Amino acid sequence: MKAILKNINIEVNKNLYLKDPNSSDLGKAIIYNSVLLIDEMGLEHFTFRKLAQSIKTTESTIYRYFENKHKLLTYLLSWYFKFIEHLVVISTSTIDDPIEKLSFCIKILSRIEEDNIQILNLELLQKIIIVESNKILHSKELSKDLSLDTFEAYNQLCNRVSDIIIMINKDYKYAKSLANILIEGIYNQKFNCKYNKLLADSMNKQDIEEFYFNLVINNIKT
Amino acid sequence: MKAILKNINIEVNKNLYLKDPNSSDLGKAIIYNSVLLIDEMGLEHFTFRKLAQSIKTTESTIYRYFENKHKLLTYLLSWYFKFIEHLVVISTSTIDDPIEKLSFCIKILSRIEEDNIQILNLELLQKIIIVESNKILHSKELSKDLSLDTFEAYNQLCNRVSDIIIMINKDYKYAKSLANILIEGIYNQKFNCKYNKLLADSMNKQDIEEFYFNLVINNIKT
Amino acid sequence: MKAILKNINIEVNKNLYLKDPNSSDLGKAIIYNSVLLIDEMGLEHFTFRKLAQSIKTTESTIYRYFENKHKLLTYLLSWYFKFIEHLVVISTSTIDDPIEKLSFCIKILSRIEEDNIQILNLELLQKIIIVESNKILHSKELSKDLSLDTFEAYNQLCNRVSDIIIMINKDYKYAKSLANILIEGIYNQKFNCKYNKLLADSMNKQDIEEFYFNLVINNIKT
Amino acid sequence: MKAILKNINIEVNKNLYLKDPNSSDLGKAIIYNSVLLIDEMGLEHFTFRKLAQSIKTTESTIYRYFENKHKLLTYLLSWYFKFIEHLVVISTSTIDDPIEKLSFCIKILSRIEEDNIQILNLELLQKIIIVESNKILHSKELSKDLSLDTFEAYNQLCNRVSDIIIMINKDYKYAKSLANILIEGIYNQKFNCKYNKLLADSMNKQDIEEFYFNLVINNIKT
DNA sequence: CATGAATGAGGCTTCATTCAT
DNA sequence: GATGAATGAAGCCTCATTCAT
Repeated sequence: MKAILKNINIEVNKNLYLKDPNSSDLGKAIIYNSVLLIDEMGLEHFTFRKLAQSIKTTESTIYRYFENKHKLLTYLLSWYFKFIEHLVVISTSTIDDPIEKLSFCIKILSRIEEDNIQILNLELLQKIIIVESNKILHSKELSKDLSLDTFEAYNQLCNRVSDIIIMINKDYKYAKSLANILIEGIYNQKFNCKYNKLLADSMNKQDIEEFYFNLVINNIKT
Repeated sequence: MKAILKNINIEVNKNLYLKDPNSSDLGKAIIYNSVLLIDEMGLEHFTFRKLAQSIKTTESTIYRYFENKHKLLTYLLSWYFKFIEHLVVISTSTIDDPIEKLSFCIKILSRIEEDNIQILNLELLQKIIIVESNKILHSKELSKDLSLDTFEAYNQLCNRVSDIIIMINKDYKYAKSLANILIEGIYNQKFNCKYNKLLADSMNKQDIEEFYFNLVINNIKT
Repeated sequence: MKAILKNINIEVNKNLYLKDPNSSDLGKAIIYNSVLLIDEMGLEHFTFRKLAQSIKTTESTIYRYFENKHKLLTYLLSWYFKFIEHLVVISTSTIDDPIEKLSFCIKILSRIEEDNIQILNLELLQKIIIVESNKILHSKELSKDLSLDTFEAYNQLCNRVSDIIIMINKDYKYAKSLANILIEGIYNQKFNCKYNKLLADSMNKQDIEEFYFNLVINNIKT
Repeated sequence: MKAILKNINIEVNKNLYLKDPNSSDLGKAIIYNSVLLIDEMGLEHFTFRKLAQSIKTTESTIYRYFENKHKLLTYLLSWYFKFIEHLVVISTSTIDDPIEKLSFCIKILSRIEEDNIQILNLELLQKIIIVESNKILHSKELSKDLSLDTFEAYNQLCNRVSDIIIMINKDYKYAKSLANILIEGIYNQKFNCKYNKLLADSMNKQDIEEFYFNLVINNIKT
């Protein structure tokens, strides 16, 4: 998988940044450290000032890259969903059997954070997304355009999964909803297994994958 | 159902408030309007100042009821989850068949917001919970005790549903996780059907209830 | 000494209180606890609200005794200086030899806090006075009248000591200043020995008494 | 003496400020005006808001220089004690006779406020210190580190004076305490002569200097 | 182009006091 | 006479952003 990751270059909507954070070390530091800080203190308490201090630069410098913290956040989320969608597409494109496709897709969703790519800490970003995603997808903060941008990335991901479901059973009516449940469910499950043990039955990665695989299969086979 | 609601009196942890908001009209206005405002502007932008303005009182007056906005929020969430749990318990207690219990329970979860009780707008509160719940359950703001309080209320609700699942199939291993998926799923689904139509297949209330009923049954019957 | 204390009844300027704190248990609790709280948190952070909480009453109740915190404070200080002056007068009135008078007077100043009388904790009150007295004696907070009241009490105490000095050497020109140095010095010394060990040479009570006795004698004998 | 002052550059602990107030006109105005305001209204009523108004800037600007009013205050005090210590050291370093050293040192302590250096009003700062020093040295507001910083500056000053006393009589046991009395005494005396005439015998500067010189000499000669 | 300084608005919270019962 | 509720002002501090160099 790592080999794949090396070659991926995610294109995020250019309206989200003023200067491409990938174009400089400082930009990369902004991305990397915002993930750390948002995880650490929550979105509400994350500010450009604190980010600036943590990477030993000034607020104004960060403003050269992102207009405000919500655009930065939208950038992160867009990037994340596009990244996973890309991964799902690439990884399953060579598989013919739709059931195997599904199985592999679930594996990716469930194990994605194990890969650490340089630009940011995937595991923390995923944690942020779990905690903040609903908020962001339905946010009143973002201009419709931007919020749509993140939404679109997430929606695309759902579509990919939904497509696989339909390949298995082309008559299934609720593929999109099921895809949505699957994605949110896996994330929540992983999160709960780690941070809210009481809320989840004890499962390891493989159990989770089987559980969700069965959840889908049992429903669409009917 | 309304008859039942009239008789319910939810007890929330007394550490969450300084003065019981139910003990005065002002207190009730605080509760009622915070739900409106949080929905309107999001938790992050909700402040006691704005709340005070909207009910034509002063910040300090609100501080006589709640120590800070996070305690107010925790109050709302605790109240909500306790309220639903209560409803689930009462409504299903007279049903013997576990499958019918499940079916009725799903109905409650899916239709609860239709009842409007005086003190607050259930539908909006539910919307807030969908959007902000992850954020709140894992908040860094709250002392562990308080966050546990909300968590406990939610956990109890999951336990009730999980108990019903186990009544249907006492060997099923992942009842708690499934309960969790069911609750979160129903909420999300309703939300998406209303606000994010793209993310969900078109379903009406009854479709949702059937869908989730099948989701559970198909899995635990195996 | 305790026998003496029992019979002392200090009269404080009646303008300082609205209702005599000695006239009720609540009043006594106000006095007793304000000393504890001011010591604990400093005058600046001491408020009627906190005092009310600590004695489980309400702010308005305290307002029935004292118009504001500065009058309460002035009450405490006035009381304290009058109390010591009284003690000095009574204790030395039966001594004829002025040098012995001085010696005994120093002993009182240096050991006064050892006696605990019911109404308040003398040791803590003294600590407060050391930390806050300059501030209060020269305060811009108090109406001139009230500040004068405390000042007058302190001044009277200085006069008593100064009188003794003059008895020893009636030609000594700076008796008042020396009395002032003596009183402030003893207090500071005790305080430093306890809380700022670096600032003072290690001395026990007896050393301090001897030191100050010599300080006075060596100067006025010249 | 003025010639000396011009060349003195006092180094204050860098943790006390965020931005060196000496590095800008605004910074200097902050220092200068805080002294005026604290004197005018007392430390308790001195706020950054009022300071900002008096120098026609905003609170946030002041926060760029000092984290809070207590750090600003600590800065002033540290600066002051370091300044005087410096002065004592420099001025007495060329004198060989310890008695003359003492005499000169007392002169400095008693006349220091006559010099007005640009950055602040020494006389007022000294007044503040007299009124607020005990309060500050034993403040509960400051972290131990910072309060130690001021304390250390004062302690160093005492050490310098104490050293001179020991030069005069190397067997004298209470040099530190005597130094402490001397410094506090001179300050108090000056203050009383000016603002509390009743508390002090009428003395001019020269009288004060003689009085304290004798106070020391008479005690240590024994 | 990059950076440090500045700033107005607003966040959260407590204060001191008054009012009504 | 005692108490609980209410409130406007202010305290302390941070935010998001703009300006000037």
